[in-house]
Amino acid sequence: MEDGKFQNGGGLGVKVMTDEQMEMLRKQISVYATICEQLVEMHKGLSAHQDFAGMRLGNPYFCDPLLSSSVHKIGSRQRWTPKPAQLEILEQIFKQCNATPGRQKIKDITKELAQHGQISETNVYNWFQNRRARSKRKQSAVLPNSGESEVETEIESFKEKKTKPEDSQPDEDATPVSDHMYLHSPDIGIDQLVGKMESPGSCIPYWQLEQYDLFG
Amino acid sequence: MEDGKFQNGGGLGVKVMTDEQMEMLRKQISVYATICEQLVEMHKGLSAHQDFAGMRLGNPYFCDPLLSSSVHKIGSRQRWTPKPAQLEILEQIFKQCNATPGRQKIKDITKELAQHGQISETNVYNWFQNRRARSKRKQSAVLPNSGESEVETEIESFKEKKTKPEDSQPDEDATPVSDHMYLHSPDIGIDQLVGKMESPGSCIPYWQLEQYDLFG
DNA sequence: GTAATATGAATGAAAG
DNA sequence: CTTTCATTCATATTAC
Repeated sequence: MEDGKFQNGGGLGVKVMTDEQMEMLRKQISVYATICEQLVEMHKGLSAHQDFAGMRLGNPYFCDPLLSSSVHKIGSRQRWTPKPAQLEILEQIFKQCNATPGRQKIKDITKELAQHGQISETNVYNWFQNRRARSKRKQSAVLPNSGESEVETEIESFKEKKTKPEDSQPDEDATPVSDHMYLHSPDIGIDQLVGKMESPGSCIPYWQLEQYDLFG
Repeated sequence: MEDGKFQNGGGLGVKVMTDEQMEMLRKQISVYATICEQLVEMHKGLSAHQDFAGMRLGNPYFCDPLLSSSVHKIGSRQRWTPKPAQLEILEQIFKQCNATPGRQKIKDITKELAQHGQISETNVYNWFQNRRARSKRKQSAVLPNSGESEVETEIESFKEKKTKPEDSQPDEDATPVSDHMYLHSPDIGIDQLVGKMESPGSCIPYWQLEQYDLFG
């Protein structure tokens, strides 16, 4: 086998996995990562009320003082919040050009904003997307011909831009939506979390897994 | 355990990993598994004194996990949402050939997925388009807010106040981590656990992980 | 501490 | 295929 992308450690024995198994592993890790984050959150909520000095964890290794330095890379996954300085720049750019900046422009902006705090291109991208979408919505909420118009008009304008015959039909059949149970569960209990270990649902997006050095 | 678990699935695309990389993956999962168990234990210990099945009890969705995230008016769905079963199949197909399937292939896939819920060929097509585009992007550092590498040297001693009032977000550079938790726990705190994610130590032996269906 | 709001992020669909 | 839009989800913040 060649060591094209997977650097071979000297041509020694290797394991071969199917893509399926590969995906399985990735998913598994994603599940754990997600569960861990949620558990951490739950724990924070609880420990805010009482301190568990006497917890018996039964694992002596966990007392390792080296790990004491709190590294909040995974556990504190909270959403990005633009700094005032960053926001100002963003607003300024937005004002100049109402359109979402191109890919290269995003990079530049990110680079600039990075001087004022942690930020990623995705953050910038999302910000412009949201900013634009919301400013548009707010505008259309004020301008439209105030309310009471003919009901007939409504019927006419009902989703008619499509030209393709086959399309998403809003009719979601009469099937009970029980299958949706794990799509973006808002808040769940320990039991649900543990259950997730066997039935992964909505987890950390696959493209974000690299942060864990999955295949480093 | 049987070695058959690493059977090659019919000679289809396979990934090749070195033993080193394999070990890395195992270790990674071990870390998560261990942390999860520890966290669950901690949580149980805490919630034993405090009936607290979940956080934010006020959340209306929490009442019934089955209805979570699908709280919409009966006919309000306007865009297709893949069922977990469908997603699994799609992901599986995607990893086999991360190129957009041909016209006929789309038909077949659609037919298969239709057994799990309403779906159209357009849905399938779009899904692959998006999946591919977004996996390609996979930009860097999607997860902001890491350690405070940003010392925020630029104190807002100058007029940097936003033009928008709601942006008066409190400056966080002075507040490392909330001190209202893990005051003096002799054993371990969340921070140590989280730190483990990056510096794995002693974890659950990987051969004991099968209970989670590690390799399907 | 519960409800309302603002906003970052995720994602199906459509446009280019 | 790539980029953009629209909608929705989830959470941080604020008001009551």
